[in-house]
Amino acid sequence: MAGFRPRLKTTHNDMIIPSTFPVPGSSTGAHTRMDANLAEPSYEDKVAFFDEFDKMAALDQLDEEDDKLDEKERQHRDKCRQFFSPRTKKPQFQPKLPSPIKPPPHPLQRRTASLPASTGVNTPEGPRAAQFAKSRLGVIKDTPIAASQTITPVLKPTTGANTSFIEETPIPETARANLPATLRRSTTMPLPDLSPDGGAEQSPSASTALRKRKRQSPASKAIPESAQIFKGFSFYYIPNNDVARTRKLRIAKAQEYGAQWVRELSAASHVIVDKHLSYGDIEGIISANSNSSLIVVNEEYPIECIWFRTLLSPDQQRYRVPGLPIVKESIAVAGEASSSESPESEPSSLQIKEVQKPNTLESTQRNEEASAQRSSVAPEVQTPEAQTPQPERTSSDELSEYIELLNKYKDLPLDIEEDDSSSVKVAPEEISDPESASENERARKRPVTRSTRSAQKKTITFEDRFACNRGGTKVKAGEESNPNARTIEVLQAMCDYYTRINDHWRTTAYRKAIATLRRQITKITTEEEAHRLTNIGRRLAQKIEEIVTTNRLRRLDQANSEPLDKSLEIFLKIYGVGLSKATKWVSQGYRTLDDLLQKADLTANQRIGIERYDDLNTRIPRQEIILLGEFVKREAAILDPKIEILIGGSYRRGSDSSGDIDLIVTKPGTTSSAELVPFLEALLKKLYDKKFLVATLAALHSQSMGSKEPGSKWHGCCILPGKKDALWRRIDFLLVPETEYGAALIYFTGNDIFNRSLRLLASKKGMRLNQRGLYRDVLRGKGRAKVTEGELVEGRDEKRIFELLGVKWREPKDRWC
DNA sequence: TTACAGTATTT
DNA sequence: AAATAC
DNA sequence: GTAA
Repeated sequence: MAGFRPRLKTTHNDMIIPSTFPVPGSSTGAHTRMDANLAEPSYEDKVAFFDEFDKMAALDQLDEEDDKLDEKERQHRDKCRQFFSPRTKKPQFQPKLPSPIKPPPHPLQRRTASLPASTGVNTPEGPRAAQFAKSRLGVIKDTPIAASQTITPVLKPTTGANTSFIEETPIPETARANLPATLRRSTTMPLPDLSPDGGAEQSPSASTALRKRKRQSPASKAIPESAQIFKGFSFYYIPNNDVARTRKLRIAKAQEYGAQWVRELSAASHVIVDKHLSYGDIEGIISANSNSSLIVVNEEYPIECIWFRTLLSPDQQRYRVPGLPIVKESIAVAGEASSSESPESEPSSLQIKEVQKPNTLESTQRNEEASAQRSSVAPEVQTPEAQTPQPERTSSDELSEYIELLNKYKDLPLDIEEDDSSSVKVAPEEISDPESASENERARKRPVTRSTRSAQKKTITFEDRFACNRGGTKVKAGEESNPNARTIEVLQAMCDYYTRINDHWRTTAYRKAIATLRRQITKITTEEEAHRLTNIGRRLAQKIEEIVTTNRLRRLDQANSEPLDKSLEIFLKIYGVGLSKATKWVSQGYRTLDDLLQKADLTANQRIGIERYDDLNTRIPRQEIILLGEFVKREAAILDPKIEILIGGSYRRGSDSSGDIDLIVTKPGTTSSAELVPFLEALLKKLYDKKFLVATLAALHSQSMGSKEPGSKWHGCCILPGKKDALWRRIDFLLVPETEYGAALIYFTGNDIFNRSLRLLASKKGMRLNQRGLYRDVLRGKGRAKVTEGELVEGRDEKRIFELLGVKWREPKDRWC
């Protein structure tokens, strides 16, 4: 996977490197940093951590811990370390570099603008160039270098992964690649400095260095209020005393971070169980307490929370007390999943990526054969006992497992002793979607996948690459919150951010990822687990893991604190204003809508968009959509009773509110939209007279002039007549002849991702889908550029189109992707 | 490195 | 032809 | 952003 790494350009293709700052990509700088971080920091850091108390106690404990420090824990630690890289440690050369070209590109332009930074705002570029610039610039988006560096970035291909150092680490990927695999992560970043000495002290180390550290008085500075991560919590320890030295230490430390040490279990919010105890040992103590919200964790939990200065998720496997019954939703869901196997329970979807099958188009027949197989396979898959015993999984091939571990620790089955939910979760969809062509593949592959190892390469069938083949329902109202609710929430925030920023592709990528996450039955906790899901790649998987283990996402914090251009954000929401115009205005110094009204030259539509800015950016309640729709239908029926009007858009998908109201106008017997034009004109006139319509944004006019057809769509604004202060609403009419009704329905029902995936699928199958119909034998040239119109195969019947595409029928309400 | 849907309307 | 919208 |  080749990638591009941004470089700062000078004439000889070297970088401009301020001597005082280490620069990613600079071999010297990078290696220097790396060397400092290379040493496994565990001892040093742990000692730093305990230093204020008792060095020897710490050492003792460390020795003790060292024995049981298996690779798994090491991973976790590295993981967390990565998440908590102090951003301040990043090289800050940004302000130092002179910018020969100004103004610097707007942050948004860096991502999506069609105008490369150096070309200036008004230089139009071809779409290709724009795309080109965009994808490159997108890569360097958040880099300080890129931000201020308006020097034309020279993008040099490298063999490493392409972007990660920008976002995640100061160490260039290329440099990291040279490290032993097991160390790569740990080099990512130094630990947060917890010791009073601060970060300067915390770097290199050997156990010798550590033993030299001077003892410090415990009377260290108080932990600032903000760092009191345990504030409001009360810990009950088992055993609940501080006779043991290390436990005393831990208790004291927890107290320092705001925890209260309670002697009564009933008063506790957390139970911290000594690591030598299992649930059986403490059962008597705990079960006496009826407090169900009690959090039971092992002694590692508080330590690591402090370590990373945040509240980690207590329900992680590594904090679990051995033998503790799992009383979380995950198990409940899993159980429910394995029992509810209604063969057609709807949103069926596959979540496991599978090997691509080149052509599954006419695979419908293979269903029977596959289902036979499936029946023999599925039960095995679903039997919890089948895969629970982990020793078996590993014992068979322990050596290679271990070797692999050394080379690629990610492959270690982290959740090995986890409950079986992870294996069960795939089953329900398998049974639930017997008709899907891709089902066959799944049934076949799974056993193989399963028997080998958890770390399978991500695979997916041809069919399954298309969202239209998967489920997707509106966020089920009142539905028990998804196990991944928090993850989804955070990712949605990221998605919103990219929407604000007008980063089309990232926005849709996030939407897709969220959709697949939403379909998961179990909680996705590890990067590997996440990565196996469709539309979740390496970077999102990492983010997911970060969210799960730290309950937040640094990238989001960063995004939200970014001084994003408020003005641009505002302008982009004006009807008729896109990135191009908004950027231009901002660069001209306009900052508010008033500025625009007074100084900018606006098109008619833009003026409406500004004057009714708030109205048009307010969502329309479903109830009002109904009222508006009824009003139109009534008038239409008067004009021509044979006319049929249907409300499409998100309304048809069952949304509680919509951004606009979409009306599909048709009439039996019509074969072209032109036949409906006279009617619509009459209707519009009447609606204007009735004070229903208040503005026209796009009429059914010139379809690029000179052409024949009058056009088929009308955009405008309407209000609910009679009502005072009624908000202006966006309303669209689409004229559809009966012969194209099905295709139009698909088009106007959406959602957009569903439509696009449908169209993409069509095009891959040599067909073409648009609002008029499904065409076949479309010749396509370079890329997939259309050469031939193709022959219309179906337009009238929505379901037929699904069939012809080989897509299982979905009700409109299930078209949220 | 490229594609990521395909079209209608305005400017 | 580009920008914008759906 | 992901996937090919």
